[in-house]
Amino acid sequence: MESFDANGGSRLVVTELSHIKELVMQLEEHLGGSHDLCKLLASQIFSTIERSIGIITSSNFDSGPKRSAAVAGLADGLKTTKKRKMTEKMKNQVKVSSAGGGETPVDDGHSWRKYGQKEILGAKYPRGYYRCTYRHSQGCAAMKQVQRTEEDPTIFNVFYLGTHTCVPKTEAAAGKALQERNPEASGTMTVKTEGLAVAGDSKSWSAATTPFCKFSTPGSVCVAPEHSPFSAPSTSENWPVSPATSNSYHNTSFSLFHASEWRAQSELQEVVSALVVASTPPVPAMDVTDELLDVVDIDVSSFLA
DNA sequence: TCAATTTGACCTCA
DNA sequence: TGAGGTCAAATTGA
Repeated sequence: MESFDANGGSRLVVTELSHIKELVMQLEEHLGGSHDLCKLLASQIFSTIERSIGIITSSNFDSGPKRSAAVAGLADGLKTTKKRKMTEKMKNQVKVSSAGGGETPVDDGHSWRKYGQKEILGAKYPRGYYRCTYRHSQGCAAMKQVQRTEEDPTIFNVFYLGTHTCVPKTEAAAGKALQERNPEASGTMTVKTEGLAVAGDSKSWSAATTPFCKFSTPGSVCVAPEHSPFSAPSTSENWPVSPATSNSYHNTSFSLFHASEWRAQSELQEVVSALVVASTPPVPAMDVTDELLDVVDIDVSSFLA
């Protein structure tokens, strides 16, 4: 992993996030157009996010408490077994509404296989344990834990662990086909940083500390960062969807756009929100939003308008 | 028939 | 020692 000083890392992160903004803007333009192109753009967004996370984790952002050996062990591909892999604060949490009000959270674009369920002391609902379906075939170490919230059983707390190193076959094929048809789609984007509005507009983006759910349609995704990710493994391991390496951008796609445009928008919210989580410095929660937005200026409001 | 889910037992950590 | 996490056999469904 490369090494960066904090300032250099911050600049790079800003550059990468600006890249994401460009991608999102392009995506917005194509939402009514090519479905494949939208998917490719989404894939690029994820790749950029991956790089950003890498920058963050290799910089002084990560100078806080180090990952526990347990978490590191998990992230390193489940080298150890039957060990307590994490504590609550070590997990990257999002809140997800149920798919159509059903028993499971809305699809996050990856294929999961349930391997266990446990009653949790003091919790009304059991916790489900999931691994990537491709764990064995591709050695994908991604895992997640899903638990209903007591306040609203239609909302799930989802804890993501590990990195998706898998490449779902159908999506890899689609990405490749698109790449052949539309090689420019993966070209370098011009980074434009001026005129970025702080996402303080409550109608467009909630703060990193504020849960949001813009779309109330069944199956919509709500995201609520609950822990500072820098007390957690602040790496791509936190990401629900992503390749493990950021080099194979075009073969690692994410099925953001399988449903409809509103779904794509809501999932993009999730993407960027998760990024905000991953970029949050280890400061008291009440300061997170302003400080973060001073550095990470994501204008998604235009995209969501 | 195969893959996914369920569930009780086992293991590890705090 | 109990709670949480994982395993793996049994069960279920496509």
